[in-house]
Amino acid sequence: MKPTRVRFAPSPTGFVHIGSLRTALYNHLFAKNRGGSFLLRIEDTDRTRFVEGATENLINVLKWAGISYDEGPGVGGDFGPYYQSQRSEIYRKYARLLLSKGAAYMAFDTPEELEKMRLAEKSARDPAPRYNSAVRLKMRNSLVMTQAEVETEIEKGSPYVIRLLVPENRTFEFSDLIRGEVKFDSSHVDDQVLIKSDGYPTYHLANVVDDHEMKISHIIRGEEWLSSVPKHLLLYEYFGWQAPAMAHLPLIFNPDGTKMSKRDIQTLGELPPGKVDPNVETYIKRGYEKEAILNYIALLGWNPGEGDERQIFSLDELVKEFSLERVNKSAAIFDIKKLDWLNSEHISRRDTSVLVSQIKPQLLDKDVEIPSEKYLFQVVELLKTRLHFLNEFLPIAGYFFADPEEYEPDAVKKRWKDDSAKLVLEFCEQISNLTDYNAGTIEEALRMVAERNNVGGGRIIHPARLCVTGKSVGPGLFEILEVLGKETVLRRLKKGAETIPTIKQ
RNA sequence: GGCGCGUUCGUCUAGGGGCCCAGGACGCCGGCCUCUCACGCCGGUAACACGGGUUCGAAUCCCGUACGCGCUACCA
Repeated sequence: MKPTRVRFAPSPTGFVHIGSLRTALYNHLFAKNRGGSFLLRIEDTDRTRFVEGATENLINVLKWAGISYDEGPGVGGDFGPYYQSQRSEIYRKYARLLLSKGAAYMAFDTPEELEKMRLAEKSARDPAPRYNSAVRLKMRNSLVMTQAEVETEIEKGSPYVIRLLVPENRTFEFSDLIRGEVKFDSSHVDDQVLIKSDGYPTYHLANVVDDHEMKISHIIRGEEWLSSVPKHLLLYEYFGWQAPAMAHLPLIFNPDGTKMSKRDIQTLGELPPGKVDPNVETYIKRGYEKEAILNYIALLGWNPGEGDERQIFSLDELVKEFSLERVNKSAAIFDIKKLDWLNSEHISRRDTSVLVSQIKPQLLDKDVEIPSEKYLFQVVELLKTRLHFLNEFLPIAGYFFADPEEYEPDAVKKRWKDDSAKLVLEFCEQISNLTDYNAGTIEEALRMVAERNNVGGGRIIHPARLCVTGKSVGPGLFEILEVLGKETVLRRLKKGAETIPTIKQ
């Protein structure tokens, strides 16, 4: 059996689309699952759409996601170069081969002439005429021109393209690994341009040549390529090569069922309702965990199968479980809610010590003073389950690092009663005498004060939380008080008992 | 328009003739826990696009219709 070799072949024309990332992921998973190789190939043959920095950006995103590749830019490999723009000579060689076999021809038609042809051929029956057997003999190409005429044009330096000669009455059948049998008739295939007038190949020639030269065993790519498979099959046939197995992935849609488009954000500035941002970097910037994103997009079109109801997967687990047979045929809608859930799920399953090391930099960055590693660990432990995004840590944990500067007005209104200051101070008194200061003894102390005053625990708990954190929500009060330490707690309780009544009115 | 692909709860999906008056997950709703919020736990809501076949029996197979999406470039 031939070794498994797959590739992710993006074109550097902008940001990294969420669908591209999934394609890359699936390729990577498939390769690693089978002990094969995953390569990255940059399809930069469209010089007009080339975007500076797009390739670097793409590589960074893959690196961020932990989707490693065995061959490609930056890592090398035996089948390079991995930039198509650096392989022009190879494509020209194969184009000449096609020419010599009569499988392709040169065409000198100008864009204006093509436009004229389309206009002339356009009819109700055929609103989108193709450059094919029906019209090619009416055009200016090496099929109708004499050898001498062709040479003259070339000498004149006239721009020309090389087109694929698509035979009439051919049926192209193939078995897609995801979709099953797919059939096309050659009458719907056009004489595809193989080499553009600028000398660069089109995707169609380049991907066939490269996939063969790079010994690709399986092509896993988006469904938008399904329609051009017949052209590729014809090329493999002309070259006498065996085509790789193919798998066409379903698309990812906006919540409103439309295609996730870069235009949604680029031209409108902000996202219209029903749309979702297709740019992976947007999610990185918002603070999504890479584990969550990978987990989510993996599940968008793939699942582990009957009886396996797991939702949470690490990259390693995905590698272990992935198979193309379990990839769906139909498009999926990108639902941010589930991504959010996965994000908090991945965070709360993470070791606290790991979280500490991830959170520390953002605190240092904001000049937050961290009393000790152990202290931070305790705080994170306490807040872990309510942390949905790592970057939410400081906003919800601020009071662990500084005395509250204000008290939530609504909470003051609701929880601060006339006797609150008195109760809080009594509670102060009680805990200041504590020799063994911990959540358990603190609670005992509080309950005692409550009982003595004939009130429920809540009458002290809420005001105390307000004094100490300034907030109405958070972890259990006794745990907070323990972590904060007696000295800090007493200071804050006294300060609160003094200040809150003044703002109450 | 042509060609291709697709269509199970709001969303992601399980299901490949009887195990399904359709299972799981997110969301939503209700409850429990409780000092609040979150977590967790328990329960609920909700779907086989439509119409014909085939069959003793169809979400599952076939045909048609509708709808959606893709392609229809010297873009990928």
